[in-house]
Amino acid sequence: MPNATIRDVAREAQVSVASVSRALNGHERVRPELRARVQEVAARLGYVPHAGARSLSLARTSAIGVVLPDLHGEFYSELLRGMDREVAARRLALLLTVLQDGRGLNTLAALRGQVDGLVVMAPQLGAAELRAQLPVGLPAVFLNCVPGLAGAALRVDNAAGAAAMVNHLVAAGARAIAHVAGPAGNVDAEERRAGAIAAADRAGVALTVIQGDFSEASGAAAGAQVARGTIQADALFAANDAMAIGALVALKGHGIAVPGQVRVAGFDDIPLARLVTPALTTMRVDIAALGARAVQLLARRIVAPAEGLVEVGPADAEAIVPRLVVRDTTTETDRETQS
Amino acid sequence: MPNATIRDVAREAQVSVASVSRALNGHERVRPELRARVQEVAARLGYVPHAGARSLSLARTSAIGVVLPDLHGEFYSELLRGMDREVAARRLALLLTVLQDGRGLNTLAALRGQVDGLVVMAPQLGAAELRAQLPVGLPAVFLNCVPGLAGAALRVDNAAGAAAMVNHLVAAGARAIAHVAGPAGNVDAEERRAGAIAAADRAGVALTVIQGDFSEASGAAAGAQVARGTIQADALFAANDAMAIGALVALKGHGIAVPGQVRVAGFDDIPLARLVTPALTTMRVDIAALGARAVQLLARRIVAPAEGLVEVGPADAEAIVPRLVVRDTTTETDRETQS
DNA sequence: TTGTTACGTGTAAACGGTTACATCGACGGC
DNA sequence: GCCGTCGATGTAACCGTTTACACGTAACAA
Repeated sequence: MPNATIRDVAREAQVSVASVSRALNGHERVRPELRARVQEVAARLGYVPHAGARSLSLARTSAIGVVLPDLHGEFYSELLRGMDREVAARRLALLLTVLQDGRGLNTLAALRGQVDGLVVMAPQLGAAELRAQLPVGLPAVFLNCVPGLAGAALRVDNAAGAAAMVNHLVAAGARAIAHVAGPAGNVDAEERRAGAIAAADRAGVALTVIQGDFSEASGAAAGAQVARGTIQADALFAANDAMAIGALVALKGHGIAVPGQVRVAGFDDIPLARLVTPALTTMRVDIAALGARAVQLLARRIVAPAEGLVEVGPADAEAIVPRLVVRDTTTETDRETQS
Repeated sequence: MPNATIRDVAREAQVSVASVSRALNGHERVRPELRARVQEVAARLGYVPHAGARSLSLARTSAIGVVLPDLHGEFYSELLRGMDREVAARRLALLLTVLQDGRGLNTLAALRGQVDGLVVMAPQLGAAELRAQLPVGLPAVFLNCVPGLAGAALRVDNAAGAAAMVNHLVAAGARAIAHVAGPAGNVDAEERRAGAIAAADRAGVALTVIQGDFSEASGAAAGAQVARGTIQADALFAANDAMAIGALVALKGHGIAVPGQVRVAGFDDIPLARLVTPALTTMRVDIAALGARAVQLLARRIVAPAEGLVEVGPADAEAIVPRLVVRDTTTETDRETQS
């Protein structure tokens, strides 16, 4: 007793399969009465078109693939949330693929025929590796990947964000900044580091880079170094919030006043940032908007696959600029828990 | 220049399409030499089987649908992470669908033919609504849904968890517990409330229920009531961590010592729980394991669709038991920030 | 030699849709 | 009354796989 097919509906409604297809897909040349009858029968039999068969005829799958690095934290929730918002409006589905380590080499290629396009986020992959894995001829939007790939690029303007934060710290009185960087080879991490260094140079303040890996633990280690004076700094700017929070806890644990003795800042504005004590100053990235925009761009590329429009060119390399969110770890006001 | 098809490979390798199919799918009756030639040609042409066509022939899609309520926070990241772990090992894909408000009524039905099975999480939906929307004949695993649906049920053992927490509070010296409940109609909330009440009865301690809605604000309101003495209690057990943290902040704001005067406990062990001061005692739910287990169960149901095995019966209604995580809000030791 | 068996390969029929084209009737202009 | 047109519907080909079945060949036993 498998599912009803279009032929079952046709037989039951005493029409041809072509008419059923036309009636259900809203074609014009269909007598209203016949359309109504077909719809009634389809509903009665619980008929739902077979997605595979449809994609075979139409050469469209109505699904877009999302390729993400190993999933952690709210970042991905937010991204998926934003993507889902756009996807639902377009009656598309999201096919999720996590790309990690060994597996995934042919995983990506296997998506061909299963999706109409790809949103790829792979900050840890180089252009060559990525190009090698990607199915050719599939529209793609790249989130925070190395530049120069064939497809639309959408990125967070990490350098500008880091610079804005350095400027804020300087304005708040910092003269020696410790920057806790993310893992080497990660594009986001590199850009934030470069942006911070450049801004510190321009502002004429010292900046020391401490190597981290985006984990809270590595942030704590960096915080400990600053607390013990191994590294001299009156401000600690971490490349993401997780490390900033790790550092914050470590500093407090060592009895350092924040922001009194050391100002602390992060990047991303994860929900947790506003809840720690003192609340963390950070750069907010509207992650949901990033995801939504990626889907918009991809959808545009799918409807106009080989479009040569000039207008598409510039729009294809957008950057989302993060916004500075000032909280208590960098400002003297609103203090309550200092000893 | 569309993608190469099996016929292209067959022509190029000078064999029939059947042989190509057999060679690539690892059938036995294929001469090794021919298999090698086919593989070489397939690789050269960049041939990847069309997923739609395959699903049409095989009546299998190699994808499973995940239906989730509106995405927020790390909970969903963790769930997806756990699911992905299992899914990748089985070479399946995850098709994500967010079920919210109006839309989704036919969204679910449309999944038929697009996935081999469904993992459904819909704590806000009743059995009738859910049954109405679900495609019939599709294997499904329900996460924390109302009981009595046709399919495997996997739940968090909320009642046992709440009971464990009540017992812990009593062991820590509590004699009058205030339970801040979650929103009415939410299955998790109801079960936690019932479990707490039953355990308090057994232990012979008083338990007052305060209505909350899982929000930090409602927790704060409850905390204020306890602080002002409107409700007499020496322990406050919230149905989730967000409310517990709200209560914690409110209690501290009213100058109540935690855990000195009032012990505080939550549920879920969100990452924030360990970072607030004092660190929150809570019940940890291994969410990734929940997701992974759901996929395992579903995979089993897919390979054995109409299996009548007795063994499947009991395994079909599993519960994941949360684990007690004792931190500083319920134990006198390790205190440092009390006035 | 001939019949049987086993094995490798090809042929063609599904799977469930969409749609170009053919068909058929009604209608209006001449 | 005939023909051209147009609109509604049916027929059948096609999308790319898998696989039951047929077929040819070679090895082997009788």
